[in-house]
Amino acid sequence: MRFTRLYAPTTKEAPQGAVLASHIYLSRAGCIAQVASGLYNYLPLGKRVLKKIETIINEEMAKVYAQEVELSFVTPIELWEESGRADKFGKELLRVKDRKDNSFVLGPTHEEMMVNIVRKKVTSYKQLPLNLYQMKIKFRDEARPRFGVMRGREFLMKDAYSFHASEEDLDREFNTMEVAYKTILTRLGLDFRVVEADSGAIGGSGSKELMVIADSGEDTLAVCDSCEYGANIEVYMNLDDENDEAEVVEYTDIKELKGDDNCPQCSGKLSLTKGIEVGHIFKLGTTYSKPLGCTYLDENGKSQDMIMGTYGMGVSRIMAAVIEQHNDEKGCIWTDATTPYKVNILISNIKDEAQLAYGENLYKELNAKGIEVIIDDRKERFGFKMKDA
RNA sequence: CGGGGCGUAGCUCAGUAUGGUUAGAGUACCUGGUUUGGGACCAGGGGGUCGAAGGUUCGAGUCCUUUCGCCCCGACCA
Repeated sequence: MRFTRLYAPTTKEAPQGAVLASHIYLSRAGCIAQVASGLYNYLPLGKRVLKKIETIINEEMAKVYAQEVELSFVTPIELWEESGRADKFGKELLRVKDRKDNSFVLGPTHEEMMVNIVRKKVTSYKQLPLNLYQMKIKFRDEARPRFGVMRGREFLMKDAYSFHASEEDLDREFNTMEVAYKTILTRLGLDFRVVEADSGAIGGSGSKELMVIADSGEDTLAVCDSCEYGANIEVYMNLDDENDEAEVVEYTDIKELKGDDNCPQCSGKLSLTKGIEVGHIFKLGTTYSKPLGCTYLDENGKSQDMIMGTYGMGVSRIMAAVIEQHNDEKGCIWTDATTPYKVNILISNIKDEAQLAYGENLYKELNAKGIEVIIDDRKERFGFKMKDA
């Protein structure tokens, strides 16, 4: 690519009301542009970053036999009524009607849809386990979208769903996915923790969150200094029976925890940190398979509800998390795995023919080697470091 | 959804208290020139339904009413 052909509208000034580094710098670097509250366009540089993240996720998913599918974005509301979530989700679920007045929803998550494509088709224990996922825009009509793409109404999420014939097999898959997710975040160059989490509204028996460590994170984590243990503070407080229920998530309590609490796994010291939730994995059990009638025949020819797991990873949120963790006063510092281009050839003085020729030559060579390169061939002064700064 | 703030040039914002010629700055953009290792300088230029609708007035960016949008704090969600 060459800068003279690149569309990356950079600015010196931050957008109105932006507070987070990722929001400010992604906007200023011309990666994203706001459309409406909680809605963003991804411009060429931002799109390249998203693709990089997607590629790494796809590679790691392939290794664990998860298969990518693409489900329709507009889904019949009937499925949501079947599972009972049409009411539960409430106003976050954006409802639309077609010309024939049929009701649909814009998918905020796809348990129902995924179960729907498996039920009636997968009928035997011999066809299990199965893990299907998709990389797709989700829409949640958040009451208060904020922080740029960190918490938008529309966001890109990779969501996987697994189907099993036993709890043991779900446990195995859950662990496999946890490892895969850790590998993904490591490859992306992120500092993160896996923490015990609340299963919340999605339901199920166990869940873990993948948290990128950043001061701007919305979640507070209790993490062990010596082992890998970590827990979302909400969960941690519930585990700790000794605490008086009346004063649960008070800040004073959190301070108390700082000094004297020990890790429940290795008795090391616990400390508090902030995290950005970029992934959440659940053991669902039969929460969705039962109401939606997703069954199989076991070895004895008996009908059983499938045991399910679900594994979400926020692609667009990861992009923001990278910047939250890696930035300086000049702007975005991409990690090796996420940078839109590996090499930026900056021709200092475009009128100096020797420089220009050298740069162009280098550009050709790197391109031939398949290295992602961009050349700054604009007739400008030195301030085009903007893009990286 | 409760509380607060803001909508004026592509962008960031003055101007509104106390209504009064032609609505401003910076930046960005176009032209010419000087520059060429850290968002240059000089000169000229284009660019506005002052968020929208209604009202008061001789006269509204400014006052009144309604409405839409965006942002922040909280609740909610994950």
